[in-house]
Amino acid sequence: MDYKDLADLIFPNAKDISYYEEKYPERNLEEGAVVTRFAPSPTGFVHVGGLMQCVINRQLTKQTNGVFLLRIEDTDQKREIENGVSQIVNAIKDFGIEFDEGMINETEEKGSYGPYKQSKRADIYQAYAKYLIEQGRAYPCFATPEELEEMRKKQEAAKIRTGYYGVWATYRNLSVEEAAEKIKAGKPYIIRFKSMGSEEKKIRHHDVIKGNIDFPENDQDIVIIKADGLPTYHFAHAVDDHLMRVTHVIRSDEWVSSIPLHLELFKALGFKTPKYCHYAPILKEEDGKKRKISKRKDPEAAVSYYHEEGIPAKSVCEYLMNIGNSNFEGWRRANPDLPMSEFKFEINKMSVSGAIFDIVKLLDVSKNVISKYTKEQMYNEVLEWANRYDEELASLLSNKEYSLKIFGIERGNSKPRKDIAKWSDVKDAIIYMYDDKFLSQNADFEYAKINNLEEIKKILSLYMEKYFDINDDKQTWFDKMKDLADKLGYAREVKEYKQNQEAYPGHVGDISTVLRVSLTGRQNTPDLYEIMQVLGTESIQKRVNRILEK
RNA sequence: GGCCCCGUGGUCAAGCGGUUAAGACAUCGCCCUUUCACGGCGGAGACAUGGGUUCGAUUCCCGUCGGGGUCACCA
Repeated sequence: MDYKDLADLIFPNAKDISYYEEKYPERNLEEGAVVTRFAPSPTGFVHVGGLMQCVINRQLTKQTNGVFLLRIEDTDQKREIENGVSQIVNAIKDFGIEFDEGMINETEEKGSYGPYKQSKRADIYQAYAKYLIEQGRAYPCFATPEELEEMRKKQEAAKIRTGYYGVWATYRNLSVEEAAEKIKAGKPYIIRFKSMGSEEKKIRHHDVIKGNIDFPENDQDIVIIKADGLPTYHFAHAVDDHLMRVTHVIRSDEWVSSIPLHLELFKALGFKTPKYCHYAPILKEEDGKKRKISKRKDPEAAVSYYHEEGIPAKSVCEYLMNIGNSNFEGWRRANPDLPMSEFKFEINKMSVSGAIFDIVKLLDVSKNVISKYTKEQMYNEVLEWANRYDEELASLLSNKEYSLKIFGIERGNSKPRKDIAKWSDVKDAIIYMYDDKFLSQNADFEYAKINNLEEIKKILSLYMEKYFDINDDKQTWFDKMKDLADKLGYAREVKEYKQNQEAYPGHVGDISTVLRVSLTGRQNTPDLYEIMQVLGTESIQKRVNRILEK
């Protein structure tokens, strides 16, 4: 009896690996094309780090005419939730990212390198496991969890490395006959890789992002096929990324310590190793310490958070691109109007140390992104968001024509406003422009310097009587404000007032503040002339009359 | 604890043997024909630390300290 017989005994129905090698041939892509993948568990949850990976992968594969695929790693049933795949696909789609290949929902997929769900690939893994057994590079292990636990305790007591390796790998030296006998007797087992590495020997690996890294060779006989017949991550990674002809494995750096193992697996399987790109995860600062941004503790870890807050997808993508490649920011300043897809992403420029997630910076990026929107884009996106998350805002926006006028205030010029960072800011920023909201609330406004009601009334009534005309152009309107100030004994210029404060009770700015507060209820607003143009005569009169009638 | 990685202002970061050590966000001040926002100008603020190597180290080497990752039939 030899390895071949043992392999046949364990996997009698597995196909020869040449079948799969032919079924999934090298891709016919142009030189330099990157094939990469996003490979989440079907938990339905997408982490910002995962989104960043998608943003980067999408950019990279687009600019090299490569392939970006979605593979679902569902070899651990505990991680699975209902509709998990669809939720992931949709969450990523919310950010404008779609996959070239892979799962599109729980059951359907596209592309010819599938199945793209690992639980549907059991036969493939078994074929390769069988191959390894035939080669004498894998073997059945009959160790019970109790035996393993006992082994670990001994190792800890002896203060030596834990794990299944060397002399501790009791079942690796079982003869083929002994192993066959146990199998026939029905003893439960799993399949382990037989490592030929040595802890004494060093290997050097070149990571695209991290550069050269030295480690000891792998010598662990890790499990490759679990009791449920499904592969472990390590084995699935090797088989899938090879068969899907992935060129770049871009993943979080929590995997770097597995590199020696993966390298040995690829070698034993006769696979060409992909380029490894290990990026640092997004961090969070807490009590002066850094830690990975956490699904449990940090709401901003979930991609859905940004969607709910109404931070535009484009803003989030630009921010993540910025974390991914710090030279993106410089490029963006130099090319403010180019689409992000024009930016040449370079993997090797990714940071080796983790960045603390900076929501303030993200919001700043977002303000810039939003400031470039046209009023129509603005309206459409805000409405879409409001329909989902803010009923009151949605009802305000039902008057499209009027809403567009509001969104047009100080927009589209060379110095657009940058006061909106997210859609959840919008309602507060525009609500006073709607008469039914504004007039139904009390008018106990907080005025500034001029806060005497009689004086306020005097200013307003004179203004409405002698100066107000909705058809005035901005300069005329402005001059009239000065005339009004003059007439009431205030300085027509601020400078004039500052030079001679005793001579005046205030200046034109104080007068216009009275009008501003009366019309909007606020001391700080966008350009008052534009606001009045949008409001129109009737609304202005109503608003002023409320104050005059007090 | 073993192994691996990282350590430039509050944050993100250029620089990689000789620089007045960029830039962005945040912060502070001034200016910007009336607020706010924008914009402009300016300020404060950093090479973790100790040894080497070198004519010269933020840049190279070693130690220390600090931070992170990983050591599952989870991914």
